[in-house]
Amino acid sequence: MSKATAKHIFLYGIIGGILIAALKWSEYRFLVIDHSIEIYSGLIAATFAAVGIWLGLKLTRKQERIVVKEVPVTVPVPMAGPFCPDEAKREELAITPREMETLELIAQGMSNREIAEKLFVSENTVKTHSSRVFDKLGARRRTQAVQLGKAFGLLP
Amino acid sequence: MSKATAKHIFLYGIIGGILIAALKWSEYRFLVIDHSIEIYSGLIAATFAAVGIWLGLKLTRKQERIVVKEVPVTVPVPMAGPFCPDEAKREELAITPREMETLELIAQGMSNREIAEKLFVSENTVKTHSSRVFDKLGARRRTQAVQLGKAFGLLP
DNA sequence: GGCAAAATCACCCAAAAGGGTGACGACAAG
DNA sequence: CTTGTCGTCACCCTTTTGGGTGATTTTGCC
Repeated sequence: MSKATAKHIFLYGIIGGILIAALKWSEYRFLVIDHSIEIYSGLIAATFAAVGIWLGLKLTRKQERIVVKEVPVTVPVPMAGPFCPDEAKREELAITPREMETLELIAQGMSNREIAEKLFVSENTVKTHSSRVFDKLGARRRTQAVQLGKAFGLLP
Repeated sequence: MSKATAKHIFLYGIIGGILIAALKWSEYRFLVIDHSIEIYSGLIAATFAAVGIWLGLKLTRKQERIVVKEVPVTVPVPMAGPFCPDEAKREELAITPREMETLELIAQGMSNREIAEKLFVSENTVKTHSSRVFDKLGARRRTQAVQLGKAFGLLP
């Protein structure tokens, strides 16, 4: 699409020209049938709207081809410590240690069954813990819980 | 344009509304001015072409115009970058841009439905993308995909 | 002009996850 | 002793997710 942009614009111009020519030609016919101006206008409008939308989509769709990024050795990461188990935030959200444990395992991509095996409890218990921690975090999905956990500083 | 998806219905609705409004307006104007029909046609054509292009831009504004950004920050702690240093690992894993986009939204805790609305595609498409990216990452769950994505340096 | 990759969408089915309710025992604090 | 919290577990139900298959259209490339 990158190199075809000019071609498409050219094509667009050609089509426009042809349409204009066709309009001039059909003008004579419509001068006789004078009450068809609405249909006429509608045709033009519809055609050009369609073409315009198509062109707009084409022009803006694939703009992610040239992704030449040059990232030097930068990035001020305020990550001082190795990890940050924010105990303050945890208690502020009234998240119990067991729920926190569950959340961490969720963040590691484990299923409820795997977490249950690892914590040596039943799957229903894991579901209870996760439900509670979702409620306290305001999350509706486990991926969202992980995202919010990181945002709250509960997860590394 | 054969399938009647939400996108097409929406597009047709917008086009139809604008078309009818413009027709009413321009018809009135045409009766007053009584100029040549070419100007009239050209106006409509240009207007609708512009509207179409604007619509296309609005609907698919995902311009990833990443220019060479030189950030001479001299900060210690040469940890990872602020964003995702993809491209290298992404192509190595054969993850397409669209799949990458889906993965990022998954990492933000969105459901398939929300992702579908945000990317303006159907939910089935999102499921296809996510399935493919899970397969390429070796993940079986979305939380695991997020974790692996971070481990591979695809996600911040 | 044809090919391959990418993107899109549909349908089905099974598994996982999520929401709600209720319950029981342990344990610490009042 | 009562109360509250925590951890544990079960059941039911709905929604979400994952897996598989097939199809079409768009796009980039040769």
